[in-house]
Amino acid sequence: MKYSKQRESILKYLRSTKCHPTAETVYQNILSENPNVSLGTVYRNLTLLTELGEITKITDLAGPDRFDGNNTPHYHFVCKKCGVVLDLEMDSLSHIDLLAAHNFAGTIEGHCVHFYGKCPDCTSQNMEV
Amino acid sequence: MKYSKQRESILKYLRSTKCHPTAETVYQNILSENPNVSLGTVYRNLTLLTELGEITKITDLAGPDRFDGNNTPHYHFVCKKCGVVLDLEMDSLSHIDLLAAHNFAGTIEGHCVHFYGKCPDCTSQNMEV
DNA sequence: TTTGATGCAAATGTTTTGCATGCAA
DNA sequence: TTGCATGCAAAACATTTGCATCAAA
Repeated sequence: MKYSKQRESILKYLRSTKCHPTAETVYQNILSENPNVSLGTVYRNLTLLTELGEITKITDLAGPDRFDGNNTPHYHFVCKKCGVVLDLEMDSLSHIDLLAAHNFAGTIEGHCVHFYGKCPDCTSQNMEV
Repeated sequence: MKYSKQRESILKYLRSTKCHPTAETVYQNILSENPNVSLGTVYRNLTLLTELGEITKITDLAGPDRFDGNNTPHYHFVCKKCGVVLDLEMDSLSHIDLLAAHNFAGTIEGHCVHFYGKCPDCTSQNMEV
């Protein structure tokens, strides 16, 4: 694979943030380092980096896909009030695959899970007087 | 809410099938009863029926949204080989909300889960000689 | 020099929406 | 008759792709 400045900027940005940006947000954030970069190139590199396992594409949330530079396995939380996406610190839920397989004649290979509710900030705001 | 023939056809079709159709598939299937129906009307009524709780919109799978006329809570399985979406017979996974809440300062209200792998048909095909 | 990566713009696929008309109440 | 629902078409939105050019190897 040939080196590209654009791909490096995209990966650097994703490694530097925990905010699970969309392709558009990635584009906006590498624009200062790459004034002529195009959104198509961002999409192409996000797809490529996902295939290489360098990043993760989050496809199961509402709205546009998001990208995660933290490629260690973890689950996500979406705030129903402000929309923020956060990483959850919790063990693997691999046991639920066995529960799914119990009455199922096919083969369960894995699961896709996210949680929703109110994020820490929105939860504490609700408690204010 | 005012009665409409189109909405009745859409609901009748969704109640009659277990195949989790897309809006386009719903449209194709009510076309014989409603020769002049438009795709926009199908979308409007699918959204309305979802808001009323009559049907469920499945938004977390790849590709276009799907609709489920079975509105009792259940989980879904997606075949990675043939793409079929099936209902799973398994108990609620509500305990995983507690696991997620354990190290989280916000409020977990629920989860969104689907499973993937090989469906019964594709699994048995793999075993053939 | 060669070939993969890019910028640009057009195309694609899905869903929503504006508006004039039609039909249920 | 009133106003919600419709059909139609255009718009909106996210993403992919064709193609000429550029730059890494």
